Amino acid sequence: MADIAQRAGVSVSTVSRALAGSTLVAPEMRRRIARIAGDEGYVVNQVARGLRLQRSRQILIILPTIANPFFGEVVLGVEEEAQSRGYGVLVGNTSGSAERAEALGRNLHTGAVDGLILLMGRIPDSLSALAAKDRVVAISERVHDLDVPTVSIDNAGAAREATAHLLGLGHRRIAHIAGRPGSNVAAQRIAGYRAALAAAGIAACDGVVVDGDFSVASGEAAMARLLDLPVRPTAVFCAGDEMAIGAINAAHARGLRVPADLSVVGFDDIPFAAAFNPRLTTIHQPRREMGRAAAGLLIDHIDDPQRPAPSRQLPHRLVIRASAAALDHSPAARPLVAPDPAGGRGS
Amino acid sequence: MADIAQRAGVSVSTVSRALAGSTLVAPEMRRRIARIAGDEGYVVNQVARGLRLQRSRQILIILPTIANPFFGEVVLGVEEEAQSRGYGVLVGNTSGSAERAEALGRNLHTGAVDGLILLMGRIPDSLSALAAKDRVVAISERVHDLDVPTVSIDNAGAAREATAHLLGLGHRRIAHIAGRPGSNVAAQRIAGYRAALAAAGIAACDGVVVDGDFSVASGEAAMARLLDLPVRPTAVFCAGDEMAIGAINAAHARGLRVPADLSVVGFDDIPFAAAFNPRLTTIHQPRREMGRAAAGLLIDHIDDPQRPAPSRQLPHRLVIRASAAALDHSPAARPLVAPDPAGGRGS
DNA sequence: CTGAAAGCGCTAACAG
DNA sequence: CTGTTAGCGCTTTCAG
Repeated sequence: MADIAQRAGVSVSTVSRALAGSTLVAPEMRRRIARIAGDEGYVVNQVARGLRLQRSRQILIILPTIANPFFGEVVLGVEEEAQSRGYGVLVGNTSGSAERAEALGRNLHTGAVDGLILLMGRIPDSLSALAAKDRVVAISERVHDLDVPTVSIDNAGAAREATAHLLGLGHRRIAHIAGRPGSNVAAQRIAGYRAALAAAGIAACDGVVVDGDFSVASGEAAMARLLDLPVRPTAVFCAGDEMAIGAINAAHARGLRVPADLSVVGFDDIPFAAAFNPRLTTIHQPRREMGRAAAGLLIDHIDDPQRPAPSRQLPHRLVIRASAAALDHSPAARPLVAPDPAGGRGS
Repeated sequence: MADIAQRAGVSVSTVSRALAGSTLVAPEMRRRIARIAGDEGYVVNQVARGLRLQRSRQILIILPTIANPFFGEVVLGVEEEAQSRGYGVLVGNTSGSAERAEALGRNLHTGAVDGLILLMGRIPDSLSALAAKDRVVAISERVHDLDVPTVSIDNAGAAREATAHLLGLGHRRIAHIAGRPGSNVAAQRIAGYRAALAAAGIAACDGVVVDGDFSVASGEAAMARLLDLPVRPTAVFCAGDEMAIGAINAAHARGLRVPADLSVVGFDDIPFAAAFNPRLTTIHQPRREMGRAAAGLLIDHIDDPQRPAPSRQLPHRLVIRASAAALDHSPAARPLVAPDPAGGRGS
């Protein structure tokens, strides 16, 4: 900057002001400085700037793994909002490591970023310890026993709706493949599922909820166990689309057709839900809006610390596609033995 | 830091040294300082540190969109390697905006990050302009007319192999759904496809390659056009798994079965490829290793600028699953009219 | 082994 | 409208 100040024949303050777009510098001078800076390929050093200003105009999204298709769209939403308010967005991946989460969280204190968006239930200890939690907002998963503003949907309500849909289709024996034990959203979805069953006068039958961990493989394994039950469910509500896909694959592996022999409803409406075969009936979460809302809350609060960041609940939507159908009561419709998948025993 | 120096009754220099693990400070003193810092919840300010040191030990991955399933695993690979070498990883999303790409790239000059990994063919102008490109490495897509070290697979070779697989299955009328025009990898895959056809003595028939843009929707649209051809292809090689999925859905929409009526081979082996129905035959890219290799190259070069970062080509692999099968020559096998989709005709 | 002092690149009073 | 100056929080010679 000193260099370009010299070339322009002014002081660094003037250059600094000019480059920051201050009105306190003569328009013509400003243009001249901009031109010289451009020619020299000069760009202002944001870390020095950040050190001086004690703010970076960047926000950091911390998530367990970037490979989860649920997150992509929410990141995009965060970016949309952030960008429109002059903030940049970075994302950090913990890969489940608490240590890495700590390291990422530290970026807040360190001044490298002005705020944090958490897409996971556990907050880095360093954050809660330092009570810097007023520059943190969570999406989807409420932060474990800490009062962090959260943007989410009504998970229990959505689960109730999904289950009610199956009930409305005539199903009575409805299983649930739950999310990772310990996850808040998993618990809420189980609660909604149970509530719907109870409302329909169906006794809570513990055997029919089995835990998964939101992955395709866990859905497959869970479904396999469900299909081994003495009396098989005719429908299953899964706490995530990936598990629903796993469940469908497990059913296919036994020669069952979906939805003819088994109805399945997912949760999230990930990008592949509509492309999968059969197309998944699922609960749509407004991911992009969730990201936008969280960024909005966070930035409001950063720009004006007086302003509290309230939690927000956004509307979800049941998307009816092809993986759940009315229960067929005809005898042929419920083979006790799998129809021939690849040369097995006929029915 | 001054605060904790005072509490420890030493100077800031000593605290700085102690916290950095310098051996020049008495072990006991070091412990004491560490304890006090811990109690106070003090963490060193990385931006000040970065300003002083002129390095951040962070690398930035720039990609068009985080929502692309191809990228997840490569990011994980980058992180594995980076972490083991004491670097942190951040990812920035351009959403196709050149402006945002510029802003992200600027983090390099600005000192916010020590290196860049590009997962896109276009390099921010600010980077090429400032010739800082020796702290940049690309993955998969070679950077447009610039000499940036690149980690990739042999795209043409892989495409040749995929096409040869179809040829080996007896297919002769093989179409290609290509990637986004302008993309290097798309061009290489087209070349490989043509080479395989030529090697089999099949005349290059321009009509059978149609452009997509790597998305499910584009694959669907492309396949629809292909199915409208007077003489329909019996197989299609798609330059990406998402397009393959779209192609399969388009076929299903017309009542065609995959692979019985149409064989399809994809490219990339994204996570859903194995879960899709039918399971996708595709080219596997070693994404995690690609990420690791790129990070290794980059960090080698950052840690020792003398060391050049050579491009590397990693091995791919044809994964044979269920979406491509041997061409059936019996007359019934190639219906001119779609079979009944809902009820299927036995065979 | 420890301290004093300079300075990384920038911005913001404060004075012109 | 522009310049001088102090200082953001840290590290690192250079002297003890």
